[in-house]
Amino acid sequence: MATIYEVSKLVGVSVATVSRVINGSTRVSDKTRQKVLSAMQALDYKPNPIAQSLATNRSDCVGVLVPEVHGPVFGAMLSGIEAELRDAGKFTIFATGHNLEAKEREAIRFLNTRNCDALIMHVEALADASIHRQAHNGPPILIMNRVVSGLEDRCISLDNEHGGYIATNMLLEMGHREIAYISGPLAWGDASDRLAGHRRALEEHGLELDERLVIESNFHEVGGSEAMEELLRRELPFSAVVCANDEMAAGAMDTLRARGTSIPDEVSLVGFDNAPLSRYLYPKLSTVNYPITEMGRMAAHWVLENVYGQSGTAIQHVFKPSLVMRASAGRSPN
Amino acid sequence: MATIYEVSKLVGVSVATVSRVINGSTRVSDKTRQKVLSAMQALDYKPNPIAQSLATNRSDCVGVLVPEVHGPVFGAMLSGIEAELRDAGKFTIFATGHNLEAKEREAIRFLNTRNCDALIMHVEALADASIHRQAHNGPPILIMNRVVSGLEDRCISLDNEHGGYIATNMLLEMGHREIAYISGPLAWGDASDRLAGHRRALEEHGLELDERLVIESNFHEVGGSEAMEELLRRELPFSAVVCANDEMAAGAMDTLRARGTSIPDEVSLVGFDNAPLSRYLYPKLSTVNYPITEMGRMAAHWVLENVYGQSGTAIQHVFKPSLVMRASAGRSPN
DNA sequence: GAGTATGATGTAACCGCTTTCACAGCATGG
DNA sequence: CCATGCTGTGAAAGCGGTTACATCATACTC
Repeated sequence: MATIYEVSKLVGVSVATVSRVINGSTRVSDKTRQKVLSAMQALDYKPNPIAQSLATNRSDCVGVLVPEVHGPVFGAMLSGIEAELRDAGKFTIFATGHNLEAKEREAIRFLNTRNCDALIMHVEALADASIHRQAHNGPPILIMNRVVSGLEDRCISLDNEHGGYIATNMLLEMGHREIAYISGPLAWGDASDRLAGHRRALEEHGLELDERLVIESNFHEVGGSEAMEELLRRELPFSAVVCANDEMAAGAMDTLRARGTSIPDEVSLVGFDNAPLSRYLYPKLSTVNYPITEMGRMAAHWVLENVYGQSGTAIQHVFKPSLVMRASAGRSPN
Repeated sequence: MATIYEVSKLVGVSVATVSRVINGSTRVSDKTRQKVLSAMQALDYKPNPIAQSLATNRSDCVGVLVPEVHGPVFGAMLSGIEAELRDAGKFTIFATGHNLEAKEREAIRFLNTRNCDALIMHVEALADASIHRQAHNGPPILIMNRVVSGLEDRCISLDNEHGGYIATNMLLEMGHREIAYISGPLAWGDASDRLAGHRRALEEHGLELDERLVIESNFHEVGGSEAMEELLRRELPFSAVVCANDEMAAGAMDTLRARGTSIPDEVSLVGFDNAPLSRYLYPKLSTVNYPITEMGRMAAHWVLENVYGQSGTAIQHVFKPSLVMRASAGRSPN
């Protein structure tokens, strides 16, 4: 690989001048610039990014910390992030935290050693205090799907309350009155916000939330199945069920089908996330769209703007989910 | 951040000695080593990886090129790669090629500028010649899901022929004789290999492949739907359908259900990949397992062994798929 | 025409680490 | 007792860039 020295020798200028051409920062006479550029071309010269990093203390790398790489949500998020950063010539390095505090902490340390210029992180286990610490000591960070107080301008999140609201509201407008709810772990902000939206929708329709129709589960398919079984065991009437994510809805659907319950004729079902699986279920699942790819893109934009100084679009910190109507929800049979 | 100089000053030795301690390569007296180590601890010193890279001409980064980041197959593959590399303290940088030659080429260039120590790539559009060129000029490469002649020891792939074979064989053993086949684009090696396996299974049972029962499609859900429609239009009898991937099987299932055909009572359906969606379909899809996460891990192992000189497990270049029996396939009704 | 601002370029230090080479000190063998 | 061979360590030259500062023409001002 050619170095900057060979270029400078070929042209007969100093390396400083070549560097100036590369970076386009200071003025260089047009004639010199042209000569340098063609020499660079002739030698197929590419600046060594490692050396540049060392000299500038920037790495052009953005670290991304997600719970998992695969899966509909994180995969889509990574996809959005990578696309944007790549367009801007930045590198995406990722690490997984598995929603475990120790792992998340270790992953951050790992990414820090790489001198990332910024960190985009989706962490669940890490406490706010740790995030604050990281925000003040390390490189700039952007937090996904979580609002950390005091760092609101560093967060990009979904309006989960609104999502919960529109799901239930839709069912109410279809005539349902007895609506069960299968929730995620209420210790997590997204789960409790979604439930809050559900409650608000009910209240706006003059109904009160019946705690007995709410089951706290774990966002997993099996959890959804079990939650539905528990619900049936309680022998309370309901004509619709809102599930706090699509996976639990899939589990709930399985259980209902095993009982021979017809969806949506006897029970309507609504999910949350609009994960790919929601289209594969039968009947296809009505759900709340989670624009995670766009949110990933937005995170990348934030970094490009705030770390690399590229002017861009305005940053949207809170995204509104929207309803996706499919076959699993219909009018109330009553 | 503390530098190696501060450590050396604190201990009263030269930076060379500190470096020796860091790298553990040359002998250092125990006493000195201990002093250096505790000084490093006291200063919370971490070697700057960028500087190390510049000096050693290694980046500790492995580039991964995939068509897409999300999706069941690539997400799972990335997951396996990241887990292994991370354990070894290596960084994973990824880029997407979207199966377009120009994009793949550009992504490789992009990763090359980062001085990756190795490239793991899953490319479809790039011609063998280009891959050979890259293999000889750039950093070591490992090719996923494709066998490039002359570079077999650099490839990790699935025995697609075997996969096609076991799928059809299972149906034959269940008494099916008229088996339709919805294929992926036959220009792609994996698609044609799967079909070849299908053909071999038939032949081993004394049957000949009926070309009219084979439809070439595109590996997508809609394609599967349309292929099934075309198949039905041909009005040939068949009691089972093998689809070359799960997505097409999902589409085919939709079409059959729309016609009121019962699965598996009237028609058995088998997919390929064992993607998550296969479990969400109704009835749950019997399919051929594609151990993509393990293959990703293996790719990482190859890199660790051949590039970083870590001794490890033996490298398995060809993986055997296996059958996953679920509800969508049953005995022939005849 | 002297003084001065301005633009283009060169010089050299520096980023933080690795590694070759030299050398001192000490044990060993004849 | 001297030649020899190890061991442990230091000095210094890179790795390939960036950039503060110096320098030198040149153009402009009065």
